[in-house]
Amino acid sequence: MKSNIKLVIVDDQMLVQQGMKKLFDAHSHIEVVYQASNGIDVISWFKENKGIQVDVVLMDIQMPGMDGWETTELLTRKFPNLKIIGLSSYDNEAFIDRFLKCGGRGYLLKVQDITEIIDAIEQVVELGFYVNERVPLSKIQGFIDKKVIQNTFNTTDLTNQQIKIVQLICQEKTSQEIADILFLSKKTVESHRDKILLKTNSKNMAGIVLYAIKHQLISI
Amino acid sequence: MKSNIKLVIVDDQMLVQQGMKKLFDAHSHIEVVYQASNGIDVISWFKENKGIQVDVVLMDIQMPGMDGWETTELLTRKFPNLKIIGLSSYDNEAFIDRFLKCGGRGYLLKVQDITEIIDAIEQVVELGFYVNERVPLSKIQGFIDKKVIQNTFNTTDLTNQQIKIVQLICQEKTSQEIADILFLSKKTVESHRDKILLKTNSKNMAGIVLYAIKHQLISI
DNA sequence: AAAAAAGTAAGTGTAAACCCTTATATTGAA
DNA sequence: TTCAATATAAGGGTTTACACTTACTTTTTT
Repeated sequence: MKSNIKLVIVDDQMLVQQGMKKLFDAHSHIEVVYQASNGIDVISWFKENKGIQVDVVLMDIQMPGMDGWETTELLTRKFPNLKIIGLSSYDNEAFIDRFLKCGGRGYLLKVQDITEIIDAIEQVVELGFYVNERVPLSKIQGFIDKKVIQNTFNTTDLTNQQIKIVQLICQEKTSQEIADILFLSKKTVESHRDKILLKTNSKNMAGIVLYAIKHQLISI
Repeated sequence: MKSNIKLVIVDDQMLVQQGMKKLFDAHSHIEVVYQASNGIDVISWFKENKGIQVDVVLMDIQMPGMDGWETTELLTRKFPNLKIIGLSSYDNEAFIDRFLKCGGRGYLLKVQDITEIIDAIEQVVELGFYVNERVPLSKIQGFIDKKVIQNTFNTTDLTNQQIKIVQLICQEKTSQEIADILFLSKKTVESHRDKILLKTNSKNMAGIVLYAIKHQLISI
């Protein structure tokens, strides 16, 4: 087992960020070399500290501004060997898949014990990824094989136009209003709605709104 | 300032719970006497340890099972002098009001720095409540004056019937389907929908779904 | 105890949402 | 580069949702 693991922590919640730092202080083989509250700060830190060795990044996923997905995608593009573990409150398959697509090597929940997090860090250093019930080996392997990192911003199977329409539906706009905003005919908006219902497996706009929240097309 | 503050921590996210414990270890005037992951455990701990002095409880609000609101309501009923501070990721006025209604003495966000949390704990011990931008003195005073704790489960201004209908709308049920489920006429369900739209300030069911999420009438 | 307010129930009418089909443009894969 | 798949665009027809109104009942306030 690697004796001195260099770790970077990213979490917008200071409580979590500072608490984690303290927790790792009790584990001498893991050294927190940097901690940040947002994606922008980590990206610039990595730019300014290219020489510094970093083994693992613990990346919060839900953050305002540049979120954990986007940050992970940018970082893995620049540093393909960087092992980034996602940290989230949500046990949501769409979130996990999206994170792995962005180049993540594992996914942890905040409900999990610190010992599991330590395990994940050690495993990701040794094997390159962290496998558990939520993230089976097959899934990781699938993403590694495909050499993904492409189209990651398209978090859903919806087109950009459809995503815009979903967001406007969530703002309680009618098809006519959406048509006026996007310079389309009301009928075109309605045919997009049809496709959206089909793709999101919804029966009506209630389902669309819930889908938008689960896939973070809107924030609450 | 009180020299030795006895603190209880409640948070389902082990990372936060254990991290906070470590953070408080560095502040000798605050002693963590108990920590729990859920409402049930705290309630039983208080029952079994009636003699033990507890000054402040830091209570996570979003927890599975018995949440922070319910737990706070039950605890303040049994121990009216207990100072419970709410801890949440969400800066949501409906959440704050509901928490104060349940007997909470302050509301903190997880993004806030540990120093602010320490301040809150000290202030709540000295003054009995914690005031900040989100929770102005007037609001706290309002709840203290009214000697609230009543009807707290009615988190919104919706009636039970209307809440049921909202939940069914979120399950993509039509008015006819809701009528069949609740043994009402379709027309009655529709008149409830009207009232719901009015009360929730919504234009259509998209607004109702978002309201339901923000007021935790459904979980995502 | 009376008055006011709000819940429950239900009707009519209109507008919007949803369902299905067709046509063209664009993109992606063989 | 041609074929296939999908996005975009838009139509008709049906169902559902929403707006407004009335009536009776229950709850709350004075």
